[in-house]
Amino acid sequence: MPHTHTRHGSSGDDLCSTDEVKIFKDEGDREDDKISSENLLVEEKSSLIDLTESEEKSQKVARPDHSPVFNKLDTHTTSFNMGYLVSPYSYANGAANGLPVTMANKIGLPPFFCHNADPLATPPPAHCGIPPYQLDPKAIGLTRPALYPFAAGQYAYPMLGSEMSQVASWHTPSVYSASSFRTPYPSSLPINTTLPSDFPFRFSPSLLPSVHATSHHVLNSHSAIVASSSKQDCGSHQDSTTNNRYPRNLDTKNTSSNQSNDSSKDISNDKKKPHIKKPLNAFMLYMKEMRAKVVAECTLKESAAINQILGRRWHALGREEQAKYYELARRERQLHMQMYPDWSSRTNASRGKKRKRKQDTNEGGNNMKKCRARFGLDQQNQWCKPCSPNLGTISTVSNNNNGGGGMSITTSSNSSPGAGVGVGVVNMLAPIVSGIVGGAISSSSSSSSSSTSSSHTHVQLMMAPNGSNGNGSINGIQVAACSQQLSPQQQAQAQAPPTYVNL
DNA sequence: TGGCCTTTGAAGCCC
DNA sequence: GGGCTTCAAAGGCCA
Repeated sequence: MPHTHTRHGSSGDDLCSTDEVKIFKDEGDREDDKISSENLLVEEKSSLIDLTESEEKSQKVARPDHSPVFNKLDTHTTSFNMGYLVSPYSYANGAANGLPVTMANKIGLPPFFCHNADPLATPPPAHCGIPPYQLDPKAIGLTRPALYPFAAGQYAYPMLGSEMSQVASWHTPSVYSASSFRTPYPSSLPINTTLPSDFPFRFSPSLLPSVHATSHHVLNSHSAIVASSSKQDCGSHQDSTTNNRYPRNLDTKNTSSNQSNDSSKDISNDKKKPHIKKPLNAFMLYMKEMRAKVVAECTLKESAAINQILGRRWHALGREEQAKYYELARRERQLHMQMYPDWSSRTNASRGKKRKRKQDTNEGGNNMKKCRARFGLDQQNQWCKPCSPNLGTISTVSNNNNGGGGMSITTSSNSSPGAGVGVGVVNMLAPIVSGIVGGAISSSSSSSSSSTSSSHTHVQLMMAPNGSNGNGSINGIQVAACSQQLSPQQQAQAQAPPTYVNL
């Protein structure tokens, strides 16, 4: 049994380890009150995991018989050390009780969660449709690394605040409110860390491995198994639409035994040997559940961008909500372990064909992290250190009532010469603001431009308390920007100067 | 066609 | 034990 790792911050990238949000006073104490994962200390996150893991261990101690899965699943509850009493789970598949999403997929339940019967009635957050996700980097001159222009550690949602929500509702036909999106589950409901009483029946005996019954069906249906062909990813794609993450007619145990009988078949069988996927971790479960929402709300399809959003939403999740996913993940691991006791992640790690990870750190990797390192961004507030003083202000972002229905942005800058909020910056901001308030940008800006060669632009929007004046304009969106002249050394390092838009 | 991108977490390996 | 690496999902993008 693999031991439990309680390490956090997998990347080990110190540059992003301090995922701090620049909280502006204007946003008030709401941020202080909000319990988000950003506020979770490493120890707290560890406790979330450790709690579930410790319970897992305690359950195993209490259960000497580990044979069939459905016999291992307690039908009585044991209290979770977080004070929860009953299962809070409404799973993505709509199931009422604790069936991990990927496990649910295998029994044909809908893959995604709806808060209620009418998905359209489910209010997404006010930031839904914020155009950073819609920015066309080609159109606005962003380099590809800036396609998803979030500086790590900058989470759009806390910064937007209720005022932005008001702005969004003011200008968009959305009937959504910001409150319920991030609460797919009633956060006040307690968590039952034990598998719910009906859980074994979701994995009916015919679906579960047993010493008495063949595991064929189980293995066939378990989401962790995919054909080991090179198109395993395609299998995943198929699974996404067919809930068929677990291919049929695959039985690892049978395959293994057959292989042991005939070495000549080993090679061919190895090729056919099903690939048992890793159990999904908490964040993966969260992504699987929330992806469709983000796609629907932001009209995004590119997973890289969606994952950035989801990553920030994950950080914005409350401790309790995250705990649910940690618990789900723990169940996934537990079930996975029970179904494939001999499986090790090392097996998958040695698949060979996988991507050649960029060992030389000059290529690939987290571009934003690299860029932040490259330009020495301030770790605490995410500003380029030389840029922090360059704070300009969008004085007005207003609707054009000239029939075009567009908007205009007027900026001012109190920054040093050459470091103002340039036209390019405003052009870049325009669709962002447009997305915040809805509508289209028809014109923009008045402020001075600055050279973009050998420079980078670092922009951050801040929402003032009174974001909308009710007349279709927004005042007080502050913009900090600069066009920093790079040193020769920086120029050498930065072939494609990045652009950041922090929302 | 297959790897990359992008996120977080889990787990294995190496020193 | 710390650091590093890979893999989970996902779909557009690109060489």
